[in-house]
Amino acid sequence: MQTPLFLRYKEFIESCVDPDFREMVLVEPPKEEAFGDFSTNIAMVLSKKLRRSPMELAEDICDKLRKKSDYFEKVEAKKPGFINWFVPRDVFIDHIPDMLNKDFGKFDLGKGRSVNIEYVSANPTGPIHAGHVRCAVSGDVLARLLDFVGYGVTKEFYINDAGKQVEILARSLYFRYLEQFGRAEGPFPDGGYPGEYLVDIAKKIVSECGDRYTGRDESEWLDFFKQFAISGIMVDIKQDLDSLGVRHDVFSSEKKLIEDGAVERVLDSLKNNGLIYEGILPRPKGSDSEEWEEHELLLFRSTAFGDDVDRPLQKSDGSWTYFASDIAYHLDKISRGFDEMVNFWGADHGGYVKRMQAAVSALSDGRLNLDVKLVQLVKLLEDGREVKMSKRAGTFVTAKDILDKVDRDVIRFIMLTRRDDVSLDFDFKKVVDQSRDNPVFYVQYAYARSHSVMKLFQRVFPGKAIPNARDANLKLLDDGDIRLAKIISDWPRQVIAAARKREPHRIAFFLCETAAVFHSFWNQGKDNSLMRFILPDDFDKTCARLVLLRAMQNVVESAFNIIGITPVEELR
RNA sequence: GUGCCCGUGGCUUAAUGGAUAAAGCAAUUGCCUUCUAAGCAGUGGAUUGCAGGUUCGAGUCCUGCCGGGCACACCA
Repeated sequence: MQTPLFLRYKEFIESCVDPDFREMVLVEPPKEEAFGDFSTNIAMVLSKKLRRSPMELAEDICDKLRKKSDYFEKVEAKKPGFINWFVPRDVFIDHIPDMLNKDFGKFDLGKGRSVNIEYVSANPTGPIHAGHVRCAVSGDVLARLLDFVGYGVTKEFYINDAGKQVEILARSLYFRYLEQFGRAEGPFPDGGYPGEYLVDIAKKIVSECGDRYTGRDESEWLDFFKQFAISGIMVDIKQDLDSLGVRHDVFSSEKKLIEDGAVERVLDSLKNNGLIYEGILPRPKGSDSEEWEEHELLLFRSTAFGDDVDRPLQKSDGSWTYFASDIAYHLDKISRGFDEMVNFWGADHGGYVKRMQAAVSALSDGRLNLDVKLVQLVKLLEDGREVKMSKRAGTFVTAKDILDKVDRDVIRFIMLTRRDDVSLDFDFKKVVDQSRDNPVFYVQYAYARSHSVMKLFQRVFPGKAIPNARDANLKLLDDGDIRLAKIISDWPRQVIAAARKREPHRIAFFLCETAAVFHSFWNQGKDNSLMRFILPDDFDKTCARLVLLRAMQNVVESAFNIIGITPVEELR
């Protein structure tokens, strides 16, 4: 694994500074291309400690860097105290072969640390929808990204297969079951799940068990219907995820945790720490709290960890709240020894973040942070008009509906065209559009074009193999070529930034930028035939350029691999 | 009422606390005898919601407002 170019410079700059300040020292490309290839803020960081003006300090440092002329060219101090420099041409050209390496961009950021990423974790009471798809993609891409940078990643799905909702689900299913025999009585269960999918599952029960459960008391069928409903729905959920290319390593069941007594165990240990007590919750403020009655409840002291109120663990009927089993679940994750934990939740779970972080903090003695990524809503648009989601009106758009209409790769990419904490429009028309508006197409087009160059090469130079870095004389590359090479060489820095900040969307944005530079380069060949990749009269330079192109393909392939989509060599 | 997220050209967004805030769409002007014009190059368009604060430096961090979204159960 090669150390990326920018890191070599960063390490050098950092080595000039006290360890305490290394965090603050940056090495990155300057805003203005003309300023140089890299820039550092080291003078500004140190000016306070050394009590010298940043510019003065910068000048001094520049003098020192200039002495290392084999690595620093045109070193200059600029306005507030930035130090800019160029990478000597030879150094950069020597770096190009690294960019053809399959592992280019890989960097051991994780150093073998293990991270658990929990995402989707949809309630198994119905099919998953657009919001889940976004969580699925973000979580999955972060998993691939962290894996790429040296973490041991476990992708996890938590199944909420316990509690009252499951009973309601089972009753809804039973109603559908009776319907199959024309024996459903009364209205559909209050607050039940009216979706068609339960009809399908009911039919399956009929074909497997006949009318065995008709006319029986609830106690005789409830468990069976619970189990049948959940496993049926989980099959569908897994299938949808699979069509999206999302595959979890671990599925954890809430029901199983409860049956194993994990909740009692975790509460015992919290009790020993004085974090659990019997108490009365304050009346919830806000609109309609008329039904509110005071109850003495078992509470978790989440306020000790920054939550707004303490949270109930046990219902008055003695069963555990969702929160209680979720605490047990997170202890389970902690005890599996993960170094880091990330959860992807829909934005509607925002109110749940503090208490869960409080619990994790308590359970791990503050050793672990639970990083919760809240993923904002997806607004589905059809011809610019919002598709309102309503279960009752039957305008509920499921993940499967989306997957039926739109290619998997397109969905994955589009879901990354926004930061997670901004809501995202998904326009069925636009996402399949083939134009500059559509980033998926734009990037695929760049990749396809690069392949058409390879094909042309073989027509123009019959019998010649596509050159690799060793065959080509890269010194022949000119400034225009180097510009394309520069964006490609930025890939490792982008990977590290995306992984550090846990922001998978950065990969997609980087691809768009790379594609733009490529398209721009391509078009220069229209005005100036010397700027084309294929130069029939100059085999050597053609080879050098093709090496660059292969570097771009390599980076695009790598980035696509992290996003989990396949580059296409030809568009139709 | 309380908590969380968001507020950036007309629209959709980007930007580890860094330099003159960056793209696309829309508007507008050019470029097909050409390795794919499904593209490229240009022009106009911004007091980063408002007011303070922190510091060498704030779209970014803090405080208070304003506006939009989400959530505020013994549901999961």
